[in-house]
Amino acid sequence: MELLRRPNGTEDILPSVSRDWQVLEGMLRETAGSFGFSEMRIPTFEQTELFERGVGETTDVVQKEMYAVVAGNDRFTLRPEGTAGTIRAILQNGMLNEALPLRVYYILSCFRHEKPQAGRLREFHQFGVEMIGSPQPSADAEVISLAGRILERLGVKNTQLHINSIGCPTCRKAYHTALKAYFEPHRAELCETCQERLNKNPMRLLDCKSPECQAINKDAPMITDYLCESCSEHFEKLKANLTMLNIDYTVDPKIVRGLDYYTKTVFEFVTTDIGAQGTVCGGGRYDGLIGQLGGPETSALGFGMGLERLLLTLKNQGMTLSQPQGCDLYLVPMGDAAADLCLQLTAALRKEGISAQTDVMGRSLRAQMKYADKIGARFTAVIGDNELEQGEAALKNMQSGEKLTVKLDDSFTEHFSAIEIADRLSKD
RNA sequence: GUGGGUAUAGCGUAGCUGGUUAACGCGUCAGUUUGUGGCACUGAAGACCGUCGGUUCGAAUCCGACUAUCCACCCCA
Repeated sequence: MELLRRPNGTEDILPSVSRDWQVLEGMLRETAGSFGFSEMRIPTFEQTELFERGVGETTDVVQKEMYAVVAGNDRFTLRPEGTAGTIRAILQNGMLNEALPLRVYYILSCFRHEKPQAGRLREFHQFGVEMIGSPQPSADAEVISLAGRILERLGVKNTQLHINSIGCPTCRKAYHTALKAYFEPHRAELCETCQERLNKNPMRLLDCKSPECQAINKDAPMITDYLCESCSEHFEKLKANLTMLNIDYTVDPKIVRGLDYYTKTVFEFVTTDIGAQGTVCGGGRYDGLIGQLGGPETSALGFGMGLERLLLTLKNQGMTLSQPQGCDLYLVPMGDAAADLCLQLTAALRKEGISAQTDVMGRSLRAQMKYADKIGARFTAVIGDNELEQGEAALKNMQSGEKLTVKLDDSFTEHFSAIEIADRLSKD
């Protein structure tokens, strides 16, 4: 029988790393909570049209990276990102009638049919945040500061915050015209994709990494010079707020998000420690999206964080989030009667929150001791005929080798607890 | 979608100027005399050498295709 393989671009999260995920997720929840955000959970798939309208029909994500789900005559799509579905759920459940601003977060998996590489998977996990209802720059500052706080708490090093404003539809129109006017004379010198972009979305030209295009980009007009009064004020105020909050940033006129819904503020946290896909967090304001999805015109913004990228960054920086599972006490039975008692004792220990194990392999004493050592048991106790007769057993501290005698009666758990706590304290 | 690299036991590797039972380290399991782990020693299990086809008397070793994987472009988290 041939073994079936996991689909390309997906990952199995094995016990050796699942604890990192648990710690990471716990920390995300806690930090988001401290900023007043509550969790939302939405379906893994949505009507395809939601993404076409929300993310934008001309985007790469929608045009060539979506996983279609066909069931009977219905057409759905596995979510390629979290914002569209979250906004849909907010509208469908009338949540805009709740106290504004709405602050929600989610931890979910996203699906994009791209070619996998370092930091890029076909199923990846995202922590995302949406803050709905405020057009104020202070809202932008709050959201960015949440992202920054998370990175800080995780101990991620070498990340940089890049911000930009891509304006509202009004100022963007003027900017497009200016860009076209600038690039048109250079058309022949541009790379092929950029010649395309010049027609469709000139802002994308700024992103290009090909040396020829970058040389031309250098002197291209900057969006920041074309922002309308209100967008420009918004951006200035945001920068002032960030400075006030001691959040370092660099204005990077070249950030252009690839999702259509962004307006005004866009930002990303970038690292150089994980290869080419260095964006660990990306987000921005999307004042037009809710209207586009059929809701009332409402200001909003948010960000997404790639959890695999976060974990990869930490790993490459030599950081660890979690310790292995471990075991407080391993009971070594010798003989059937002892085995029964050990089974009962482990059950009793666990009720008190102690992680306990005993033999389920029928192994020899020596083999059991080796096993206890391998799983990192902090204490062991051999229980055989002698112990059963005397009604007490020697508790061995695996690190120091020290032994203590404990009675094998109802007080066992209690006594072990005391010894275990004492041991823990002596190490601090 | 486009380029380039790689593909040998669970993991990490050697072998790759073609020639009998594919090697090593780690890990796993058992044991080193009868009741105590870490070290050391002994032994065992575990690989149709990614798949298919070609060249050849003969291929892990040469060639091709496919698949997977990695890196980069693109795009994004």
